[in-house]
Amino acid sequence: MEPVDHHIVSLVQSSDGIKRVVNEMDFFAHDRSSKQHDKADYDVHHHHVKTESEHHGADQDDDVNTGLNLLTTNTASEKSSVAGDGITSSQNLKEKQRVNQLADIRAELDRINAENQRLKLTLNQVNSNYYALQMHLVSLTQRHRNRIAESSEANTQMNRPIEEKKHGEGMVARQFMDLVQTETKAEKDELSESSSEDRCHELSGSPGNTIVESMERRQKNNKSRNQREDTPEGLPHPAGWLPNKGPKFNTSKDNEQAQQTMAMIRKARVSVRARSEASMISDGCQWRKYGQKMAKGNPCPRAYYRCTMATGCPVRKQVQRCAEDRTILVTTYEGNHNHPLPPAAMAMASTTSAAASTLLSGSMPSADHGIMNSNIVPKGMLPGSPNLITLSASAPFPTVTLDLTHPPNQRPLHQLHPLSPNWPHNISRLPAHLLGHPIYNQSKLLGTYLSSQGNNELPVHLSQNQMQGHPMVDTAATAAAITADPNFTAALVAAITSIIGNSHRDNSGNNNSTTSRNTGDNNT
DNA sequence: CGAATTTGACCAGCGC
DNA sequence: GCGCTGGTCAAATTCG
Repeated sequence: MEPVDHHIVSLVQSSDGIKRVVNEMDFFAHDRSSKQHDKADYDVHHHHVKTESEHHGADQDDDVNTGLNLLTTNTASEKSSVAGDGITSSQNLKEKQRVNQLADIRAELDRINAENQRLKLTLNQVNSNYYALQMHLVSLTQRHRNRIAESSEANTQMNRPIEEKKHGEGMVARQFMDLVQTETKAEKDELSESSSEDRCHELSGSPGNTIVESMERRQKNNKSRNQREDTPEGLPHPAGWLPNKGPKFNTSKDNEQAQQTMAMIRKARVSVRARSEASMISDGCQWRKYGQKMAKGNPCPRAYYRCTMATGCPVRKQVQRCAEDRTILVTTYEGNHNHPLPPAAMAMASTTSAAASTLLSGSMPSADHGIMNSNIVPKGMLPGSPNLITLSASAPFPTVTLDLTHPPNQRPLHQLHPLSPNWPHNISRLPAHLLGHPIYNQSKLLGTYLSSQGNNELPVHLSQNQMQGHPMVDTAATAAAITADPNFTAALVAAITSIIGNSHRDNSGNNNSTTSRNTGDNNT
């Protein structure tokens, strides 16, 4: 082997600018000479083998020997002694060998890619299985908790003093929690009685199929911009929800309270804290800046964006750097998209979904408290975890805050988080247009998801032309956090695979096939 | 030249 | 009622 290596190095030295490539080829060729897997690089290895055998005096192939003699002559010592014809044929041979080596490296790359795909598929399947089990466990925990909450809720409702209404923030939070729990429960009840087909139909309908969106549409038709934030008065109940699904809100007073709560929930916000040098974190959506203001208590300006991925999309977000640590970018989302989301946006949306799902898990014993800037994740579930998800009712509307500034390895594995493998598992099963930011949507999809565990996979409605991100923002923070998570790659593969697979299946009219196993055609 | 951004003006809510 | 603040609008400006 030594003469061969030396020959290649000489070839490199006589050919400017390709040193690295040939060295790599030499590496692969060496590796390949022992394996001899691909037919494509047979010629090169054949030459190498012949060279070896020739140096051992075993074989005497004329064609090969001619070339090798020239090459070895060139590389041995006296380049200057070679005649002009010899130089020409030597160059031809070099060219031929270079082509062969290029073919070699291409074949090797193909083989590595194929193997990489196989490994990804395997990992994806393992992840899918693991997180299916994990979510099933969460589901069981959730049901158990709901049963406990139901019994205690009745007593609490009966004994709640009227003056509690004076505690505005506490009431806001309480209403929010009540509605969220009611809705989750109602969804689960309904879904437990409905067929999987109905379930899919309900969840995969037109983008405006949520109650919040319905109310928003009516508000848009009837009210001016300054009345957007008002309580939607006189609105008929969304079909099949308030009057039918639960014991609450069945009186006029309760309806009013429900409507107020709905307006509040519609204004519920999800705030994401992430470290980034860029002016915005990449969330996959397209945003148009429509304003900038200096906010009190923060020297950094607050920028206002609205989603421009669809005309009339009500989603807005505020971006502002943290006053204490300006490397932290705080992005606050409000509203829900009236259009399907691209995968990148789904990742961010699933972030909020995860936060909301935590919020909705029924583990909010202190929901009556005015300000809940403590970790709302049950301590028992997350021993020693940082304050990743917080719920604050100190603002006029409930705000879920996701703190992505902590290193991922400080988070428990099961903590709901976009960078956790939970998120692709979730989004691979949830309709994309439900992955907006409003808490209501998240409550709905969480309840639906939990109810659907073990039964059906929900389709993702994404078309190929919606799979594009946008290059307008830097993804440093997101990428840094993401790449630090060893589970991300497999999770991302699972998510994209599921999305693409469902997109294909949707196009073919099959909406009910599984998603997590569809990993064979991800050629992105 | 159209789209995106900037920026001052305007409006509503809230506290005093 | 007044001032402060947050949020939005829209004309002006910049950018690709």
